[in-house]
Amino acid sequence: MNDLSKDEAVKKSIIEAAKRVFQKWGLHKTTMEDIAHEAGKGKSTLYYYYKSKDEIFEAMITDEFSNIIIKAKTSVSKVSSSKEKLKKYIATMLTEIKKTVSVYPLVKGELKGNQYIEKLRKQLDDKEESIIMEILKEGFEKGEFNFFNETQLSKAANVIVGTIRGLELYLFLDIDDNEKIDIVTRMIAEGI
Amino acid sequence: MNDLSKDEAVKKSIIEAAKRVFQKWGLHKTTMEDIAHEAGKGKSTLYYYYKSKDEIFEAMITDEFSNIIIKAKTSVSKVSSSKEKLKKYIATMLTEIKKTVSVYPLVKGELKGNQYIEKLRKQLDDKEESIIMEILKEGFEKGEFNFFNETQLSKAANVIVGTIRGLELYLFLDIDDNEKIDIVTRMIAEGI
DNA sequence: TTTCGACCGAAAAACGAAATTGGTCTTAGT
DNA sequence: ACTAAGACCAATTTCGTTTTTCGGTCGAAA
Repeated sequence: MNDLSKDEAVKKSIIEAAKRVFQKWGLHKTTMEDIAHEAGKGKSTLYYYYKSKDEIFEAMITDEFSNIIIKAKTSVSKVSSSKEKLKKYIATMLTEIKKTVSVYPLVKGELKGNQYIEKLRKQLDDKEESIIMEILKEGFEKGEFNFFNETQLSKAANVIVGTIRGLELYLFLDIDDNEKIDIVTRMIAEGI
Repeated sequence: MNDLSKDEAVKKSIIEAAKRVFQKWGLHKTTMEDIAHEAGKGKSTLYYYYKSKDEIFEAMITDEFSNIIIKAKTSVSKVSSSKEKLKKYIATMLTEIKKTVSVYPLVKGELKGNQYIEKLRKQLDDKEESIIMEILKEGFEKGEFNFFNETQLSKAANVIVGTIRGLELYLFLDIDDNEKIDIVTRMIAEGI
């Protein structure tokens, strides 16, 4: 194990520790010392690896999000038509995001009105939009989605992200969502 | 003008005054005396007509919402197919809600975590759901929406409300939404 | 290179006092 | 009888101040 990978391993262990304490205490109530203690390090050691608490938080959000994206891409790769890909993508994102967010109940309520969190959110939105964009573009070229002209594709992707974000919020309220998720995906892909 | 209608006229004038001050000061910063003064009445007179500040707030939200619903129903009535009705409904709601909410910038940020506001919101959601339900049912019976069985209709209506709520939040962020609204409605009604 | 304890200043919590404010009640004019 | 208003109360909020906490830095040591 060379220095670089060891460095990466420590960073990883820190964000894994951070995940555990953020799950328990939320963003504001966890201190750097909480994270340090959970990671078995001194507080200032954290600053050797990350330059701020925000950076740690961002790293752990990004990590969770990446895991979800990986799942989505996996399930997307299992189907062939673009329409099916889109449906799989949306269904996976809705279920997985809900699952992940439910593990951070306190954090969920702390994401409003924060400057850099807005930026982070926008970043994730953009990532998601580009993935959807890929699917749409492919389907458009194959003639599967026959009524967008090419310039509308990116707006359509944007709208789909908005729909997913909205449903995330809304679906968190109730329980019997499996059938609803099915309805959502069918609706978006094939219309009412 | 008999007593009953005069009573209604005063109540109306009170909520019109309430609208103006809520627009300027938001929910928490406007006092009952602000409303009373704006309405040209004494504070306790308000309590003769409404039994609490919450009730006034609720009345004015309901009033604004009703106005939006009226506009939506009007534009829905101008088209004949159920698919077109659904598109008109969604487009009108999205544009009108955005327009109305933008007049109450402070109130917008004050609606979180409040017990009775959640109830009120749910009430409006239900109202909206029932309108969509009507459209869906009619279209289903006419065979326009061919792939829901009847029991799924209410879930579909619920999902559509969720989509609208989500897009309300999301679309408030940007400006060039006319084309996006078009994309949304086409997507929901006819699929990608 | 990596870790840590000691330290700093800014931000936030704690807290008690004072001012507001939602709501009631009695009174008065019509 | 009906409508309106001012005085009043209790509860919440606000405010000014003190105290504590916490994110972040630094120098030393392993």
